Amino acid sequence: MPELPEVETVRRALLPHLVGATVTAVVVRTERLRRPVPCERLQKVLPGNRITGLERRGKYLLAELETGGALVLHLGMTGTLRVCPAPEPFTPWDRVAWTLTARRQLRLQDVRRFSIVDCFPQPEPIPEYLKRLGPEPLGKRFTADYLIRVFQGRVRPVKNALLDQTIVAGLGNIYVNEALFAAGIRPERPAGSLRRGEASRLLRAIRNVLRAALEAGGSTIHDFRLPDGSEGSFAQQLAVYGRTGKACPRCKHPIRQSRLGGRGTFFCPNCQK
DNA sequence: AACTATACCTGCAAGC
DNA sequence: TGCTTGCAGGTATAGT
Repeated sequence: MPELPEVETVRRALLPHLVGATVTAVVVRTERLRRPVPCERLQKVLPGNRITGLERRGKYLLAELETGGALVLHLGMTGTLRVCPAPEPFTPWDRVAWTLTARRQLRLQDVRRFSIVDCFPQPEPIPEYLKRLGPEPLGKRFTADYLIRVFQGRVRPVKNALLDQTIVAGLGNIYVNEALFAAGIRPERPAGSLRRGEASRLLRAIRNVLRAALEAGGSTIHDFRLPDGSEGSFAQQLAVYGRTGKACPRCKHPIRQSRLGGRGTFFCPNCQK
């Protein structure tokens, strides 16, 4: 579900609830998530620990701890986070809960169980899966030069390359489709075939799409919810994603759908070369 | 080494 | 109406 704009929206919404709060208890209701929840470590590290910051890296949220480590959360496809009164009854999809001071509880709800909950006690070492993430698409390390360099000699479709979190961290299927449309590039183009002008158009397109989505609070297609239960409104601005057969907003050609990297791929056959 | 397909899990919509 | 099928924003992995 949540790509960078959704995760960042969640981060901003949770910030005032989490930062400064102390975790008093951890309730693991489902151990089997995307990876097994490290219950022992959570119980050892979290109770009594104060949350000093809430950061995002790619699609991961990091609740930084007073002791130097962090609680790591990833929402998978259908995960949502919210803060509620601690005594509120659980639903069957509430997987993990963190009781906080002031009788509040942070809850991870996830129908499909693709979420990740992890925690590390010290600033070092940073877990391998975080270390290998590529640059932030809105950060200054993400440049046209960088794109050209990592695409160099690559034959795989540019769409697949952009979904690869070690190349750039935070893009998912929605925003990759949208960015390629905005840049006028066909998703199946070999990554290495992009010329310099195309790479810098792509770079700008990625940034613009992400910024617009952030402004709208992300896209709610099926499940995504902000921590207060509300929806992101960027779905209304989608040009190609999920719009098979509908008119391209730029040229009115019908949007076409294909499959790339096992995922639905949407493009305008006229605007994207 | 680079890359793709598959598996993981559940709910829902579309098609019959 | 009810059943079956395919698809869904995620990534790790097994396999080519």
